[in-house]
Amino acid sequence: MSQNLHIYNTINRKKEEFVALNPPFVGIYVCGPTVYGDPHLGHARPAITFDVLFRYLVFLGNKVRYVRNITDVGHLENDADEGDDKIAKKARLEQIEPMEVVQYYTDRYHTFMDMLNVKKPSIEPRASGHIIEQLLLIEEIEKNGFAYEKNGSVYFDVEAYSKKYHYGKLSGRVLEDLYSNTRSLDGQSEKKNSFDFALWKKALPEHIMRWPSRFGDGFPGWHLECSAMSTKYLGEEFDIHGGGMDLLFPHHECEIAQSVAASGKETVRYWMHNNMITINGQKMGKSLGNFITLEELFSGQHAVLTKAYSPMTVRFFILQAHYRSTLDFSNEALTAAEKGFERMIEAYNNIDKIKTLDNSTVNIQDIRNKCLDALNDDLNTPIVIANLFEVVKNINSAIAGTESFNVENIAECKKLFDDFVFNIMGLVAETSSSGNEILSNVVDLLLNERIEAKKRKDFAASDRIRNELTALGIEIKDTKEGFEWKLKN
RNA sequence: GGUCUCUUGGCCGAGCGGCUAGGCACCGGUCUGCAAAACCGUCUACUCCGGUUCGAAUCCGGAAGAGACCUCCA
Repeated sequence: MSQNLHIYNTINRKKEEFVALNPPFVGIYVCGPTVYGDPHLGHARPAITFDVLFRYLVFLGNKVRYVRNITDVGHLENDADEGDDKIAKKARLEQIEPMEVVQYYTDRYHTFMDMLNVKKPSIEPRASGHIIEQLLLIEEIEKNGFAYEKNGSVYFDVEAYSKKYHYGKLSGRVLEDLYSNTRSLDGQSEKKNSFDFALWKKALPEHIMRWPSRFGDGFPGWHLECSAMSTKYLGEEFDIHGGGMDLLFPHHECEIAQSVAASGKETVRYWMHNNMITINGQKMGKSLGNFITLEELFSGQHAVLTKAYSPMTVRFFILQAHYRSTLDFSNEALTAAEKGFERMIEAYNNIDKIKTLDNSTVNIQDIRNKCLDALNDDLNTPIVIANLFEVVKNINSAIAGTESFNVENIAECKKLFDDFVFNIMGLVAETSSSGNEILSNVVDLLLNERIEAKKRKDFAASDRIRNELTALGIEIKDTKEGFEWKLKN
């Protein structure tokens, strides 16, 4: 069943028509967060990108099962498979149970994803809840001769694997290069080759996160969970696997190797990777310490922020760039997004103010088709937004009397916004609440006084009312009928 | 060092060989008592050097700069 959706498949480096394996069912797996720190802007990008994909596939009439995991064990400090588990480290630092760390940051993640209006995935599996599945996967890999045990740890044998399969097909890595490039790392490893990766790590006495296995007490390697859980919930072959570009290598490359080593099958049909958010041209990342948490962003509490930005401003900002482009953070860019989004919502709220005519000078259907084309072209949300601004202009012009809408246009317009802005792109009209009823009445009273003052030509009085209300954060708009106002957030 | 990617107007960002998005800012006009909002208009960019082509921001080659991955990161 063709739906004309084309997506860029990282594994072939080109756009391909999306054809579901078992239509109308679509399976998506996306790498979720490792819950050892507060969610930051970088987490928002894949969450929103794949949320839009999820929403759009549903919009197209598919039955989508969207799996996004929580990594709560096994993610080591560095991928030489040495060092500490990130969560265990945090737990020791704060003198709490690892699962308390996991619970806290999982809740935080959910809170902020809700604020960004990111839909909950169909299934949100945790690595620690799938230890058995991971151990079974190790059995398979070992049985097929692609793993070896050393001192209670089990490693994936990349060399053995690459004799039969192509290791590096996703990332374009060449094994020979890996030999020369990684050999310089410390030689005390248990691994045959430095590019081998852990499937299971022996737990040292001080490790608090540990599970029994026939190799002894230990914990699973980082890449294993995604292979185990995606297979469990989506099958040995499924449609789309997504994640950040930084996970391409080694994480996703290892996932492919593990799955192929275990089942002999290519599990994933379409690989999708979102690009990074940069700040001052540099990747915003945990390790660089230049990240801005979502809490800081929404509250404005960060040295580089000149003000707070609302969740929808952030969502709109992210959607204004294509997901495969880097997106540079700056106050100017955020402010521009904020104003643009406000204007768009304002237009939507004003649709009913249009006085319909018999004739029509606008073509909403044409714009609708352009929006669909844009989404079908690898989820090109910036083009969708550009087209929607055409409609914004149409609406404002119609109110100003320079364009004409007929009755159908009004309905088309509302449908367009409902489908694309709210439903597919998941934006929400943040109603800058007009406070309570008393406030509302008081402001109306003052503004009516102002109209009286204007009638008396007492402009000093009318300007004073306007200026003081403005100073209090109330935005006043004079209209032919009288006035409009709203609280400025 | 290896692999890969990017370089667009004041800023952010589309673009995938001709029709030269969009947002924000700026400037002029309309509206207004004056503003704000809105509308109309102006501003017209593609890092550099070669090449292909009737025609290139878009394709090819080279240079410069930036970034990502090769270590945890979305």
